[in-house]
Amino acid sequence: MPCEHVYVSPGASILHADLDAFYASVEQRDDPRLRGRPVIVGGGVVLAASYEAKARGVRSAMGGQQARRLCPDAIVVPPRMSAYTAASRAVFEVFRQTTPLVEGISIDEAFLDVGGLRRLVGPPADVAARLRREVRERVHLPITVGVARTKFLAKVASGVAKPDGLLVVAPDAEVAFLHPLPVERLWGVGPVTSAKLREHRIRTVGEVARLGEAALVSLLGSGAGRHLHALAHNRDPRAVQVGRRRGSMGAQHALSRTPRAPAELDAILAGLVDRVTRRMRAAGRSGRTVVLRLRFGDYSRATRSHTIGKATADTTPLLAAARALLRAAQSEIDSRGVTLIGVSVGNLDDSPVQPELPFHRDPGAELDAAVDAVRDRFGSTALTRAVLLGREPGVEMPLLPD
DNA sequence: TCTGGGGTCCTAGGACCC
DNA sequence: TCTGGGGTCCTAGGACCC
Repeated sequence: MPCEHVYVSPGASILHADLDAFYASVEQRDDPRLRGRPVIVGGGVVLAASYEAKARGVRSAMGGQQARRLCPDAIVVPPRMSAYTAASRAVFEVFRQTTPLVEGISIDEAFLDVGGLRRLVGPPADVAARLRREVRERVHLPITVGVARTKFLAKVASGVAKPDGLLVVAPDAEVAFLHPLPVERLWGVGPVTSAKLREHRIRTVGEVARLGEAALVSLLGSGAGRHLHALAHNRDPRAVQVGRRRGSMGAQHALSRTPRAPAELDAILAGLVDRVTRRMRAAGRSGRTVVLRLRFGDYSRATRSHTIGKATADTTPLLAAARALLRAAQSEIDSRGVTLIGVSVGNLDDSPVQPELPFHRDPGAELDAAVDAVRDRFGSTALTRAVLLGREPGVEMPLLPD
């Protein structure tokens, strides 16, 4: 249901623009037979669901079997990463033609500061309406925009306005808008925090606001408590930040519960480290901290990390560190079983990396690099290994706009 | 419901230094 | 020799987000 609540908004100047059911919308755009039908992108797990599928209870990250049970007539399509990358580029092009102050959050989501456009172009509500129109006309995708004085409130507004909506929260209407909302609408309130608050009969943002900072801190800890208190009182001083870079790069691989020989785990580990270091070299990033991520047979998790003296993107030292961590965890793996191995490299910096030798190049790594280029530009994304496994031959490198 | 892949930020204790 | 404060880095875990 499209909705257009537009209020007069003298002070609100931050836009949160969020494409609706992004992957599924691209599929419906490109194949008319999918329009108006429940569409699920992905196979083993749901990467994206169209609103027709969401109406039946299908959610992203849900197992494929459950999704098919809820919605037997859904059309399941494999992901086409290159199409999503291209669509994202085109949408971000529209964003950057609107204002240079664009902070990408993910492949389908960004903050825009349009406060400076008031005199030249018009008030933020007009800018937002035009942005939605241009995305629709030029990229043929539905997009929801929330407008407010702060990033936090703009994000909440877009969440409320979805799908295909525009919601401007005027400064004098902020508290009236915010306080009746359920706490789960707050960015950073997940299942655990939500359960703690509900235990104390706190259901709305207004009830959080009335609680007082000291009580929130004792309930949630000092960081989360103060953060939530500030948000509930509509305080969010964060500015739109252009050009943020990632602090870590990783890869992981889920396993069935079948016991694995140490040599097999070692081979998986080496493959993961190779993936990550190729991507690091392609992105020109070096790192010092190796994190081994494990999930055991009972699905509990653990991490082990080690920091080496000098940042590098070379496979050899990073693999050696990862192997040492895996060996140290071997007895725990033997007794508990393992269902996931992951490696990530943190403490990333821009120190020079050894260029890739030509015979080391392979198409898969080039696709990884393409995905990374988008991810570096737009921040973390929902791009997944599952997606990468469906590698399409001849996928083009994204031409990243300046 | 037998659960993917890639990230961010925060906390807390210990080591170490001044 | 003992006590104290302040700061940074490393490690491990947890919550959360897309």
